[in-house]
Amino acid sequence: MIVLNNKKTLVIEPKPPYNFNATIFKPSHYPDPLSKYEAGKYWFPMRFKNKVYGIKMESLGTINKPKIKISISYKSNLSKNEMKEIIDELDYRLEFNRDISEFFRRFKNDKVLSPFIEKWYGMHGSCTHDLYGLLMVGVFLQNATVRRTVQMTEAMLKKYGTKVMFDGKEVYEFWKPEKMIKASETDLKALKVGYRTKLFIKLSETFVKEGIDESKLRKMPVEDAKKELMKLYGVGPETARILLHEALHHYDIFEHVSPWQQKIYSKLLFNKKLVPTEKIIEYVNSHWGEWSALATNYIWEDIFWRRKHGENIPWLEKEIRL
DNA sequence: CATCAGGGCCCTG
DNA sequence: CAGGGCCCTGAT
Repeated sequence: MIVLNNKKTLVIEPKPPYNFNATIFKPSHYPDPLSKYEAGKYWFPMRFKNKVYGIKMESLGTINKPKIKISISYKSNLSKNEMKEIIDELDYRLEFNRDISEFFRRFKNDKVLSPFIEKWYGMHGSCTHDLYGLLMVGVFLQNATVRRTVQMTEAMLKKYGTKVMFDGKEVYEFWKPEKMIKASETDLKALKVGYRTKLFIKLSETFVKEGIDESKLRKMPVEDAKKELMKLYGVGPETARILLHEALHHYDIFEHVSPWQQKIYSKLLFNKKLVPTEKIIEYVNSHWGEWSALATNYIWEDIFWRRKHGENIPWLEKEIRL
């Protein structure tokens, strides 16, 4: 367990429009102990350059005049340079300065998208984890229902993760891959992660021994990055999609739809029970081109938001089996 | 009770 | 390219 008692704060002004709540909190995500969210506030741990920090973000502004107070909790010392690097990293992970105005310009009158854009104006993609962390999430999601994913995530974090306490909150950060390499298979299996045991260990070995360079992956064209990710053992089209969209922030790729997503997109886009995935992919790409992933994110998160806020959507409930 | 598919992926034939 | 196996769970 790590307790972080020191704190430095600064205020940043993201490029407008920046919708803090919609960017930070994605209702479609499964509940996890990796962060805490309240309207306008967000806490999460960040392992960065071999140290763990506690990040608190508070929205002080509006969508068109965004302003965020960032507090960095740390253990013993935090240099000016370190602080700058952390802010730069957050800038990438949360898209403080990414210009997505073209998306709004192009689609504000789009027949399908316009209501979603109106409702969620200024929403970006975001991911507080690094590539390795999100990869672990991706593995938890494989071949499992939500309840099982939640259970595996909690069990693994409790045993191998780092509990981080700061600002009166308690959250978990993922283990270092170095630690996972040394984990015993018997111990892992006891956490009921099944075949994923092998994946956790193999993937961690790859990260440590081959030194997967996240910064390099961030700069690659999307298809190249995809090719690299698919080389990872246990990473197929769906896990690669998650990493490309969320950790690497690619809006310009939409070429895989898993079976449960297929049912949901069929309903949302065609109001039909089951449309072939090729049709869905073709539809999305031809309408929204290089903004496909952001466009579908607006539609996707909206329905989950409505569900979370008490709207009864029977056909959706059927697909989100807990 | 047994069987089976799942918010996939790998390997084999 | 199709199909079986992997782990566990809840649905049938």
